[in-house]
Amino acid sequence: MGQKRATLADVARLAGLSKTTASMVLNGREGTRLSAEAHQRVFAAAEELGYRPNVAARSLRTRKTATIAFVSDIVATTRFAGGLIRGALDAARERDHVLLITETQGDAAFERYAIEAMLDRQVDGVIYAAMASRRLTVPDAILGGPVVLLNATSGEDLPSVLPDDERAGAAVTEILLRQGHHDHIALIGRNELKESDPEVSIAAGARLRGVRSALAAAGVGLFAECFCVDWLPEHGYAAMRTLLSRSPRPSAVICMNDRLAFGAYQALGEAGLSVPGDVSVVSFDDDPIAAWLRPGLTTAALPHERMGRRAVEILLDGGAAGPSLVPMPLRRRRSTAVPAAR
Amino acid sequence: MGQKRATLADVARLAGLSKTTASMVLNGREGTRLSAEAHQRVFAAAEELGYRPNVAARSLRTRKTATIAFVSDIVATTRFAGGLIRGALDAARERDHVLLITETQGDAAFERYAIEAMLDRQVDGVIYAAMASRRLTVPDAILGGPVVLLNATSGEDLPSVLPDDERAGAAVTEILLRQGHHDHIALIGRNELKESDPEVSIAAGARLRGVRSALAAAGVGLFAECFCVDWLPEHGYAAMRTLLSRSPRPSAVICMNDRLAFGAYQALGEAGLSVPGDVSVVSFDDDPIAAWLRPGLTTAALPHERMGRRAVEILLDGGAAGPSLVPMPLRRRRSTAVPAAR
DNA sequence: CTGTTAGCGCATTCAT
DNA sequence: ATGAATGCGCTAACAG
Repeated sequence: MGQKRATLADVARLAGLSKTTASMVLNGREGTRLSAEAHQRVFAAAEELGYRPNVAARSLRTRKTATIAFVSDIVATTRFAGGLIRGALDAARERDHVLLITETQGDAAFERYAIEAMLDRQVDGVIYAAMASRRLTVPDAILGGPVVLLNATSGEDLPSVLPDDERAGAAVTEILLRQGHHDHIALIGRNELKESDPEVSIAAGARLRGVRSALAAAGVGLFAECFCVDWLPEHGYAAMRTLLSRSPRPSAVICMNDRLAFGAYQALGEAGLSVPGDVSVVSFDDDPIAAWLRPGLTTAALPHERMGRRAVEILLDGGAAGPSLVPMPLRRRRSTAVPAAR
Repeated sequence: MGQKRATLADVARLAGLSKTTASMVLNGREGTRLSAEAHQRVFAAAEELGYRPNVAARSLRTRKTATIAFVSDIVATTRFAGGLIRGALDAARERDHVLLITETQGDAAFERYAIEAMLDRQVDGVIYAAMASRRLTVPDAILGGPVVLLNATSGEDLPSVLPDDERAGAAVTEILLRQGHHDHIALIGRNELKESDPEVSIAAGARLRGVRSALAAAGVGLFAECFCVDWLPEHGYAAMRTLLSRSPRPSAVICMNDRLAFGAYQALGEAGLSVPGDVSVVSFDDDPIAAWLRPGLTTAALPHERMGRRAVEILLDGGAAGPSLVPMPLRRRRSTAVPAAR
């Protein structure tokens, strides 16, 4: 692309100075003071020629590329985790860096290939991201340089950024408690596998702990718990139906994510029950659908954008090893109310 | 990253040959025949050292970087257009290329900055993508090299990739027609602005044309048309309610996208009407929500992944100027049925 | 058929 | 305070 770009030599020649001088001026080297006139001349020449340094040449010399690799299992194409990329993109731009994005699709061969491709391009660091927050094993190849884990942790003590699911679990539960719900709060989305295996999910366990601790603090327990093989609308639908088939019915339900909540809404609607009149619903994620539901769903938002930002901040500006928790803001909509008189 | 990598010189030395020979062997140059033994030695040495070429050095020389810029207004972070990136990523990988992704967020200053950052990195070409298919003006800066427009067209005669919305419009309508719907088919989502200004949308006009032509071929017209200021669930909801407030009600409705259809489902549900028993619904996009609805929504899918692939194919393998239409596959679910007896 | 030589554009010693 | 020379790792003329 870009046919004939001016080189540093061109600028120096036009300014009537040496390449060294031009280079120093343009890079604003501190150590040595150049005459004010030299500055003028160099800048003027650079301006006139529309000079832009050749990054390849520079990095050959400096071994820095102002490029960071963003490798993920599948996050890049996932509908609501695009926020991770946007946040990273923003923070990178603010620091004059650029993102090389790849997806491994969970395939080990792809991953190896992707990582080598990044390394060949001398990236300054890598952000290793997972779609669903979980623990993963980091390929040795990238341990040679700066790495930060995004939406994931690992056995090694690497810096990582994660949403604060546990606190969100408590927060969401407290909303219900404060509105007067007590011993008729049900939970949809228990899942042994997700809760016990950090390589599958770390959100599930954390959310559950948060919910339980808030409940315990209020001196109550869960009224009912529905297990779901996965967190999709159909599972929320089925869970809500079983909940409704029993009596008494819960006054409120906490869904482990918004898709489950969507399914719950569907079951409630079919049963002729209203949210929040008959049952209150709260959830996690702030999937776009949460705002589209009628009434809007109160949920704890996954702070994707902030997380993406944070990852590059830690990578570039430095940061402590270990996990860094990003708070999940509450999106309060109209899906909760005081329990109906019974 | 990657501390000390072996260089070509190292490989040559270990093989006891010259750098030239090593380079030629490794690059499989055709012109000149190297001895089979030289091959062996070079490969063995490269293998032993774990040699990988330094891309920066190579591109300094060849002016190729095996990197393509993916610049979009906002697509990168948009929930269901991630498919565009995934497709591009896949096709790029197959060709040993890598993607430098940026987002301009519709801001001219960001855009200029982003494009310069890409050009500084000597990208081999750029894919210029829009979130919603529309016509846009391409910055001069990137016209110096290969460009392909993704989900967009421009005044210049550049290669571009677009979904075939018009054919989808006809296809979706024909489903209804074939099931026996005739003069009671309503349309939700008319929008003068989207239809008339290609810089806002090209999908709206195309879909509408498709619907009308299919209807005309069957000798019927639209039973009703609802205008919507935007294509969000709330607008679909409102439109459906007005449709329902009149008598007779439509036997089927075509929604301009899935979010509108979602709103229509909500209104239908509240009115105690069933899909497809009372009214059939078809739509466009295949938003994830289409599969989550009960019953699943029949819709014409935006072929994001194929489009992303196509864009890099055209960019790298060459392709004709002008628009290239990608078919929108029908996702047949359970939202249509023969019209109820009336 | 193989090796020598010369840059690509830049940052950086080391002289001046 | 400025400039000439060197080399980052690689490929491509050009000799041998």
